[in-house]
Amino acid sequence: MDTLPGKTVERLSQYRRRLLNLVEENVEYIFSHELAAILHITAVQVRRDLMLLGFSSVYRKGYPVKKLIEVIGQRLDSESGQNVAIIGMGNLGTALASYLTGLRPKLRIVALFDIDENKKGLKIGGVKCYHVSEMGKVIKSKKISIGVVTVPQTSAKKVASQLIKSGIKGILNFTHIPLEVPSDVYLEEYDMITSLEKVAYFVKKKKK
Amino acid sequence: MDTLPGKTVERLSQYRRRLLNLVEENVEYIFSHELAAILHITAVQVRRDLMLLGFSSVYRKGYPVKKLIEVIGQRLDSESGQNVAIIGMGNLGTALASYLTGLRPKLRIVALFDIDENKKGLKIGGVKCYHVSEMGKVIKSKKISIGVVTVPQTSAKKVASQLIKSGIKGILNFTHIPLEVPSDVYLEEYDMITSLEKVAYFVKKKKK
DNA sequence: TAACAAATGTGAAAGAAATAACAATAAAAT
DNA sequence: ATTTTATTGTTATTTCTTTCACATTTGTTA
Ligand SMILES: NC(=O)c1ccc[n+]([C@@H]2O[C@H](COP(=O)([O-])OP(=O)(O)OC[C@H]3O[C@@H](n4cnc5c(N)ncnc54)[C@H](O)[C@@H]3O)[C@@H](O)[C@H]2O)c1
Ligand SMILES: NC(=O)c1ccc[n+]([C@@H]2O[C@H](COP(=O)([O-])OP(=O)(O)OC[C@H]3O[C@@H](n4cnc5c(N)ncnc54)[C@H](O)[C@@H]3O)[C@@H](O)[C@H]2O)c1
Repeated sequence: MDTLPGKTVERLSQYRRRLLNLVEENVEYIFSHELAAILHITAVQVRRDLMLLGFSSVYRKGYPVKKLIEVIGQRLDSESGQNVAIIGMGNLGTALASYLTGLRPKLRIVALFDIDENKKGLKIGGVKCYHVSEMGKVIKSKKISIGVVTVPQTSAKKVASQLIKSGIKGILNFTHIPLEVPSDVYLEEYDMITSLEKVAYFVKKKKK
Repeated sequence: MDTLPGKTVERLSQYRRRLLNLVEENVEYIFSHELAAILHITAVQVRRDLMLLGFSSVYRKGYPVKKLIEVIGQRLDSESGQNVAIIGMGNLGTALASYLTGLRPKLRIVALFDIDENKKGLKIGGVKCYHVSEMGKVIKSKKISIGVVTVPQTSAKKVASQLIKSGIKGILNFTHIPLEVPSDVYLEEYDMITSLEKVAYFVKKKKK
């Protein structure tokens, strides 16, 4: 089974998120142009992405919502699910922990870490916070494959190398220190100030 | 002066962030390949972006760091700066407020909003929190052009339409409700679960 | 039953972004 | 003074992504 383009993966994630809402509203079928309108993209784009999944519509009814969610899941999720840790329980880490916990059944937040002894034992959304010194041990015993980094800049590199040493295979980095990872680790860097500056730039441009 | 490609804008933001760190470390010049290595992109990519700025290096010394920061600023920032509001002072909004305040001199966080009466008057990083009912008034009097939306999903649409009615020209949306905006408003949607799912997908793929 | 309609799936075309290739430049080495 | 070297700026090429265009499908209408 072929690897999907990164852009398609992003959109599939967004389709699913939106489709889950539609299920709640008892919507059973959706047309490509309806889904497109919701996401501000074109209907062709939607159809092409679904084509890559090999997923077909029911004639004149549209795409069956529940089935589509299932198929997206088969493609994006790993069958047995993946375990995730968040490192750095400050403002952002705490917000993320409570947001992500339970959001996707196949992406389980199973451990939190902090260097602050006072945060040891803390529970957020039922998930326990460990001291960083226990990282290697906990990551192995809980089979954690993904780490979310929300520590201060100064600790980012150290934490990343600890994660890699512990055998993690994917890192989502929220600090603005670019990290170095070996080629068998997938790294995604996200910086909020970049999003904000992008908005600022295009607002400035629109004015003219 | 031409509008830069969105991707270039994103990278310029990242170059600047990194260059600011280098200034602290007293680095005066940087080669395209050095900057590229830091950001995990190619040197050609860097040179091409800087070419679009019409910025040149000093022969065999590289690009002068301070000057480059300045030129990126001239292109990305608006001269007089832009004012930003954050709406929804929950976990994420609070984290963002403290993170963004003071981070970029030309992007001033000047107001926070919440519906909760208890949060009225609260100050984060010296910035005051107002009740949402004052939104129209405050946005106009403080000349706010950008809004960051971190309210619960259920309020996202309402808040967005309030912002638009108040005359805001750019929205950065952190909720996972897709918003509708008129064509003179620039919208950027960012969803953390999409980043995480992308990591998860490529981790799964790498295993094979 | 024939014409029409609504929507899909997809090959081909266009557009955007990244990479390669290389001439130009001037410092450093011989 | 000549050759070598490092690095740039830019054109050309390639690759990736989106959009166009349209034949196809089957329900609906006349
Ligand atoms: N707050 C935001 O909205 C925001 C947005 C974008 C990026 N960031 C970045 O995310 C990071 C965290 O931001 P924050 O506002 O949550 O900061 P914070 O200071 O509130 O939290 C950092 C936490 O990390 C812990 N920590 C420090 N060193 C550690 C280590 N070696 N191992 C484990 N834990 C450690 C600290 O005890 C603290 O709890 C920063 O790098 C920041 O630049 C934050
Ligand atoms: N926490 C995260 O890390 C995270 C990550 C991604 C996305 N999000 C999204 O961001 C949003 C906020 O998340 P959170 O965890 O901070 O939630 P939260 O519940 O902690 O905070 C929401 C805040 O918005 C306020 N609010 C409610 N209605 C409002 C209105 N009409 N006008 C102004 N303020 C209003 C509430 O009083 C509260 O303070 C949610 O939509 C969530 O899905 C959160």
